[in-house]
Amino acid sequence: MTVQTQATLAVSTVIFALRPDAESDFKTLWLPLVRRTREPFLDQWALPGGGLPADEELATAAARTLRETTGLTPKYLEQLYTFGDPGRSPGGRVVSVVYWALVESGEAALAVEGGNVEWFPADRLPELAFDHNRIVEYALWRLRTKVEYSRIAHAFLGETFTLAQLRDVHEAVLQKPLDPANFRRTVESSGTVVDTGERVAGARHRPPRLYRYNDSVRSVDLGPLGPSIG
Amino acid sequence: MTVQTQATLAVSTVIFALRPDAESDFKTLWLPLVRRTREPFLDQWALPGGGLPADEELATAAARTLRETTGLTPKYLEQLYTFGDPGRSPGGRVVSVVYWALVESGEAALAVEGGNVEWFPADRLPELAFDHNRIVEYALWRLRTKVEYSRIAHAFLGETFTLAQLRDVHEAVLQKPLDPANFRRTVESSGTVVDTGERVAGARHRPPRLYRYNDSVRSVDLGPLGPSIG
DNA sequence: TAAGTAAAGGTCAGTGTGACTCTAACTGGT
DNA sequence: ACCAGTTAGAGTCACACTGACCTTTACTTA
Repeated sequence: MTVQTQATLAVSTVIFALRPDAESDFKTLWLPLVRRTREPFLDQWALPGGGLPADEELATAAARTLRETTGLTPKYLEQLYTFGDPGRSPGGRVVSVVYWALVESGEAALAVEGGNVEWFPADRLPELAFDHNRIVEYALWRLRTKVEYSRIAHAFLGETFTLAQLRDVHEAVLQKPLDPANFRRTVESSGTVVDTGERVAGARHRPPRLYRYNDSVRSVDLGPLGPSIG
Repeated sequence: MTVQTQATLAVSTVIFALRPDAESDFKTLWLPLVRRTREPFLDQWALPGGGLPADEELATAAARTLRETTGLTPKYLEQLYTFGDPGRSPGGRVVSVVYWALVESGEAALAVEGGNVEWFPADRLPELAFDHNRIVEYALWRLRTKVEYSRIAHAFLGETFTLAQLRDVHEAVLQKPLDPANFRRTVESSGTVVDTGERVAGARHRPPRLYRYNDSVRSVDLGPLGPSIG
C-alpha cells in the first residue's frame, strides 16, 4: 500500500584519479567511464552506477556499483547532487542520486580497464549518455571550489606522502603552480598533516620528510552523515 | 517495463524566516512545521513536503508542496541533500530529496499559521517526525557556513533595504554582533549591492541610503541548475 | 535650540599571503 | 674524493585584508 511514483531511482558516481598528462604541465584529473550495453544510449560512455536495491543505503549502493563495474574502491565518497528532471532520460523517468569520489593513484591503476571501462581526462570528455556531461562538470566545480579541498587532497595519495606529492595534488586540481615554500608554510601551520619522522630514501637530493594525514582534525563539510568510506 | 525499486520518492523543504526573539539579542531563524495527519508519527511536527508526482521537476514539487501546506513562496530555493537510509521511515522505505529555502519576513507573516502549521525557532525545536531534526540541523549548518551567504542574505529582505537591515540579517544568521563600519566597508567593496540613490525618510536620525541587490553579480554555489526560484 | 541617535567616513595595528632569496643536504658523475 | 646539480626547507619583505576604534555628519524629537 505504498505510494508508487513512476520514477526509477538510480545511483551514479563521478570518481576522480590523478594521472600524468602530456597536454598539461601538471597531472590532471581522470575519471573512468562505462560503455552502455543497452538502450537508451547504447554504446555511449556513461558514469558507473545502477538501480537502487530496496534495502541498500544510498552511499553503499554507489560504492558497490562502482566496485562491480570498475573494480575501484574509493578513499573518499560524498553525495554530490540529485538529478531528477523529467525527460533527462528517454523512456521512463529516472531520478539519480549522484556521488562523487576520489581514489588514490595506486588503486586507480588496478581498475579493470579495457573492454567496457576506460579512463578519460576530465576536461576532454566525449559526449556522454543522459546528462552526464553536466554532472561531471558540476563534480569538477565542486572539487575545485570545495573550501575543504585541502583536507581531502590526501585521498589521492597513499598512507604517507611528501609535501611535494601533496603539492602535486593541489597543483593538479587547481591547474596552476604553487610556491613550494609558501605551500609548506600553509600546510604545516594548518595542522592537517603530521610529520612521521621518517624520510624518503634513495632520492637524488636531500631526502624529504614523510607526512601522514592528521585524523584528529576533522573536516566539517561532509554532509550530514560524514564521508561514507574511510 | 521500467525497473521498480520499492522506495517511495518524496520531497521536503526546510524554509527559514527571520523573527525577533525574546531569548536572543538578535533576530533568530524560525521555520514552519506541519502537524502530521496520518501514521506514521501521527500528530507530530514534520517538515512540509509530499510525494513526487510522475512528471514534476524536483524543485518545482518542493515549492508546490510548500505553498500548498504553508502558503509560503520562497525567494530562494536550493537542493540540500537526499536522505535515503532504509529504516528512516517505519513502513516502506522513503527516499527524500530535501530542499532548503529562505523567505522574506513580510511574506512569512502571510503564512497560513494556526491549525496544522506553526512556526518554531530553529534552535529550539520539538522532537520531529522521521529524521527531520537531523535534517534541520544540517540545513542550519549549511546556511551558516555557506561561503556565499552574503549573497543570499537579501533573500530575507524586500526589494530594497538599508545596510542596517542587511547587517541585521547577518547578525541573526551568525548570532554575533558585527561592526557597522566594517560591515559597510566589506559590503560596499564586494559589489553585491547597489545604491538606489534614495534614502529612508522619517527616521529619528540621519536618513540611511536604500540599496538594491546587484543581480549582475551572480553567486556561483547554486548547484548545477542555479536557484530554482528567483 | 540642544540633546540624542545612527549613518558614514576615516585611522591604525595585527594577520595572512604571494613573491622571492638563501642555505642545507643529498646523489651521481668525473 | 670532489664537484655539479637538485630539491628540501627556512627565512625575509611588501601588500592586502580585517577587527577595533574614533570622528564627523545629518537628521528627529523634546
